[in-house]
Amino acid sequence: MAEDWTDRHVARWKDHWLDLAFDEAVEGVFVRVNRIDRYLRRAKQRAVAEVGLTDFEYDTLHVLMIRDTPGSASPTELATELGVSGAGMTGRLDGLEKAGWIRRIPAVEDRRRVIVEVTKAGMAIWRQAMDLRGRAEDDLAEALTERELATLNRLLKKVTVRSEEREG
Amino acid sequence: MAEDWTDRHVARWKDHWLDLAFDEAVEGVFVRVNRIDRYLRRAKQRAVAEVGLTDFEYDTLHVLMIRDTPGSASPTELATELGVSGAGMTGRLDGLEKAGWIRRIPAVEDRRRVIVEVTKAGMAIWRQAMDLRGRAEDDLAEALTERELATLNRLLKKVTVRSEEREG
DNA sequence: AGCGAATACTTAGGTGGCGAAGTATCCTCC
DNA sequence: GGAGGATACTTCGCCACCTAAGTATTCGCT
Repeated sequence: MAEDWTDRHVARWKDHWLDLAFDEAVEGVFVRVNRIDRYLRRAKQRAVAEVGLTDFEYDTLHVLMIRDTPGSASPTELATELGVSGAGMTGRLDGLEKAGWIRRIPAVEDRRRVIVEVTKAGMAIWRQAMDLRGRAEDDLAEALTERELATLNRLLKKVTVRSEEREG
Repeated sequence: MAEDWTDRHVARWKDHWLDLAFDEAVEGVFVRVNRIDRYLRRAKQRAVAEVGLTDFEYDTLHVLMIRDTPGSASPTELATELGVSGAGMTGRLDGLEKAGWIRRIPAVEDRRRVIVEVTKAGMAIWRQAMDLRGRAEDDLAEALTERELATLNRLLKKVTVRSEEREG
């Protein structure tokens, strides 16, 4: 197979930094993981922009939709899952609410709480973006046979399992 | 093997969004790629913080060091490789220069240009961070046998090759 | 019952980053 | 050789996000 960016990266590394110990295969795997993630991030950004959402608006709608209780959550839950601060979440929700994609409902049983709920419009635009985004992923996946895809999935899972052990 | 975050994610998906067509294997692969990248990003952040660098300071030093001409580049080249704007680059370099990790040298043959050069201190702290960071990667890679690692690398490359075709 | 700690969210102040405009320098072509 | 455009970097105004402090409410303990 022709070389990819990662091959060139690893070759350069070997030339210039002989003294820094490193395993080519390990470096190759993780650099490629990073390149794939980066590519998909950009593809997502394009897809999402096409339907008229910013990256972070889509992300917020997305975690709101893929929960056990789809379309409904507290700001704190969303913030945790998105890896943003509570303050950041307030800002995002302000924007989403103003755009009409979510609404804030005061919780009756605990008046400190707020329930974030997606609106019909929010759900519709999220679905549009999802669809476009899925196409980019499917397109990439076509580089592999079904069998290869299954193997890749199995090996990646061994790695994620370990990473989740490390995180506790 | 026990289930990981991705298994739970895919299961939830199937329960709640039956109507949105999606391929489990494809979704599994790309969600795991994202989870691994996310884990390593955080591991890097911890490693880098330990030696006293912020994330973006390290990133900047890093691309500066792994070039064909290690330790020397123009701001524009760095900005392109880091995916930040020219303006953002100016800001980063201001900080790095103030901290004493790089210096700006006016280019003599073309006085519009500036040459960014790493200092001894900058190189030293980058190496420290590199070392710590490599350990997190090696630790993850130990989840796989050497043979599995090679297979994983081969399959990932098929995907990166396609992604690079798409980018032109 | 009531006081202090904990919880849920919002506001305030500061930082990195972006796009666009600005400044300086170099290249092209008549 | 001089005008117009391209190039390289910086400055400016704005935005999303962070940490820390603030407000409101509920829980826990005596």
